[in-house]
Amino acid sequence: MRVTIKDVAKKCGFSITSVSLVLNNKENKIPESSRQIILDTAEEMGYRPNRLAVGLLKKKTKLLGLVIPDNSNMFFSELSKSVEVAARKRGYSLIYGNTSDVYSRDYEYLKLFVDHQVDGIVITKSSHLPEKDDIRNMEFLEKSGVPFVVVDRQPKGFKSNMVTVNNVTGGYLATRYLIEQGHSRIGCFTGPLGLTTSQQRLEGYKNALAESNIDFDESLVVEGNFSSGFESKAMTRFIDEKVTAIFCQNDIMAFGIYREANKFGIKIPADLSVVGYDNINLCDIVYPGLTTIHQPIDQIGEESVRILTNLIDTSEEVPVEVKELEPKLVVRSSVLINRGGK
Amino acid sequence: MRVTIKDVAKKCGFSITSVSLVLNNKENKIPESSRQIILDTAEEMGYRPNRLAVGLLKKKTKLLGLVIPDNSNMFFSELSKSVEVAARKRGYSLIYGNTSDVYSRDYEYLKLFVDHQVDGIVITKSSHLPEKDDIRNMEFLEKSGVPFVVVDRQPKGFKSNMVTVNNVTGGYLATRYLIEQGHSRIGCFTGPLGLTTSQQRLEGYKNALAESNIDFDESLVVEGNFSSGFESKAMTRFIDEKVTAIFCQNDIMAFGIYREANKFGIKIPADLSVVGYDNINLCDIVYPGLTTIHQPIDQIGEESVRILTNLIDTSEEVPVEVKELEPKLVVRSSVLINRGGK
DNA sequence: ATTTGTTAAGAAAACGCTTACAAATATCAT
DNA sequence: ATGATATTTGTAAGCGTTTTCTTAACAAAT
Repeated sequence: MRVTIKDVAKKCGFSITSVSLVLNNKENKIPESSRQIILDTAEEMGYRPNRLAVGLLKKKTKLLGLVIPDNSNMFFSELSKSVEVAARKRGYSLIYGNTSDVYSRDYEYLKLFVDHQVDGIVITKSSHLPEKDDIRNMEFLEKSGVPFVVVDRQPKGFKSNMVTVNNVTGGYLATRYLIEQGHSRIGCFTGPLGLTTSQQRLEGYKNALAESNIDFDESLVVEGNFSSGFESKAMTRFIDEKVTAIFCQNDIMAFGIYREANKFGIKIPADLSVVGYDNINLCDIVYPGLTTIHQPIDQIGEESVRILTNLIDTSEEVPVEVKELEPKLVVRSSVLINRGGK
Repeated sequence: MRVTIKDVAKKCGFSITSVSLVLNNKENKIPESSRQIILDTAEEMGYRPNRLAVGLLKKKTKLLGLVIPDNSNMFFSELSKSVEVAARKRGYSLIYGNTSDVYSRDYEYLKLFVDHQVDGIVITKSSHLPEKDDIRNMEFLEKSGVPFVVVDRQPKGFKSNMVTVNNVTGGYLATRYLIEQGHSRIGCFTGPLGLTTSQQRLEGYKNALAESNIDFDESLVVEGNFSSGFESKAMTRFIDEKVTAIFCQNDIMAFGIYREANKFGIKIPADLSVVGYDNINLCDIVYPGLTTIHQPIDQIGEESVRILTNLIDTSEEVPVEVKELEPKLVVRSSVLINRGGK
């Protein structure tokens, strides 16, 4: 049986009240002598407060819930780490739900978190969440009254607190850089086109092309899944289409392209230039270093938690906040510089 | 204000008891007519049970705590995913603490989890946890009475429920394979030597050498950190020592070696053979595919949770269980086959 | 001796829920 | 009608805390 405050009180002969007061450092003039006795017995008995009881009473758990689609995807594992760091800084702990991109679990975790009385929720939805479910989830959260922040992937047709990185800019930056280096036949290896994330990056790609008067060619776009499995198919297409550069919508897919290129004896960057997206740790470790679009992951975590705790701490209505962070290009060695000379 | 069972009861005119009974599907012959009314009002009001209250009363939270050192290390992010999957299968959710390898946080999270009344704890300790703290943590857990399982990294001088993969075997398999392919000057790029994990893999390396009558050479061993940062230093040494193959004690460090090799124009596997450890997803994506030691991550998660839930469910004393899983060699393309001919 | 003030410590309610038990009502045989 | 039994619903205790409100004790002031 776990030792309770009652046990401590009994053992040292003080009342529950006094023990509680002392243990919580309330300035309720318990004389130092009594204080010490209480502190010592609690320590000696290995007393630990029951957070369920406290939470029940105070209606605060200091717990945040995090829903992410796939923790074995480095972008998300780094993201969850950054949320965790930001949360701990403010005295919150994380309950964490990995949906493995099975979208029905988004809802399950949301319910679980609400049931556990978390003080706030950070959610990045699953890749293939149908719009209907997306809205259902958002409405559930709204109705539950638990503050929440949507991260990275925005829900369609629903306005809520949100932290994103400007994906249009990201796609644009990547593509423009390739164009600047002399490329004009540029493949685009996208994420699931059901995600606004992918669509926006594609939009940025188109914008950059348009700006340089390069016609958009549908057949240079290949849809992937933000993971591995489609690189082979993609590479075949890109070879057929004689692209000289590929904009991959995430780093993992870029690494897949690396492998395929190697298989075909295609040299990066000499024969083929590649730009990734995310700037995960591995970009530096791989050879040649992957030029990519950096997402400020730490900032995403920090901002999400900031908005969330702000929501939690202020009783008045807070206006919906949408924080859009800016991506930036990180140049390494996977793009052939100044192709064809200036 | 959140809607409680009381609110539901009031709204539909039944007692709290009846509502509770129906909502929990107890077979307490509430007539179907009443049942439906209750179910409908609860649904309509968006009632969600307060798990704090339930936990307080039942002394079960269906929550498991997980402490891991670094979620941005793929081995651990995959591990945490596997624990999560195994937990969910049995109706448990995960609270999750990432220590970022700051070892004082191991203890903090342990306390937090106990305070939150988790039903069980899975812990992989931080890389540089001093023995003193290690034992303190273990004793704390023991005293708390919360069932726990130690994963992967074993505490020194403490016997507890544990799931590991046989690291000696792993080191042996990697090294023997290199020897079989004709290598005899084999570098060993280790993890932090303060971890038994690293020491055991090194031991396996030595065993394989001894078996083939190759003298162990201290200068072929370079200590790393299971992450990146030491590859450059390591590579310099390995080149000086004219090794033809390197056994890296994890995959991330192997990728670092890939990069360094490329910098020096050294071809893998033609000029240098590399074996990794962990078999993270990336091994397949990288080129050349990394030959490595597979750790059965899914099994680790499954076994940990199995042992844990077994501990939770059985009231009698359960004998300490140490589950040692077997690693296996996964051959890809980073080792030159049959060097020097047969 | 009574009042007032000060200090120390305890009693009790409440948080939302489950569940053992009690009560009320309906059903039926006598 | 009487009691017995089955069916349905309600009462209340208790889980471990925090916190408001009392009480108790005693010294100082009138």
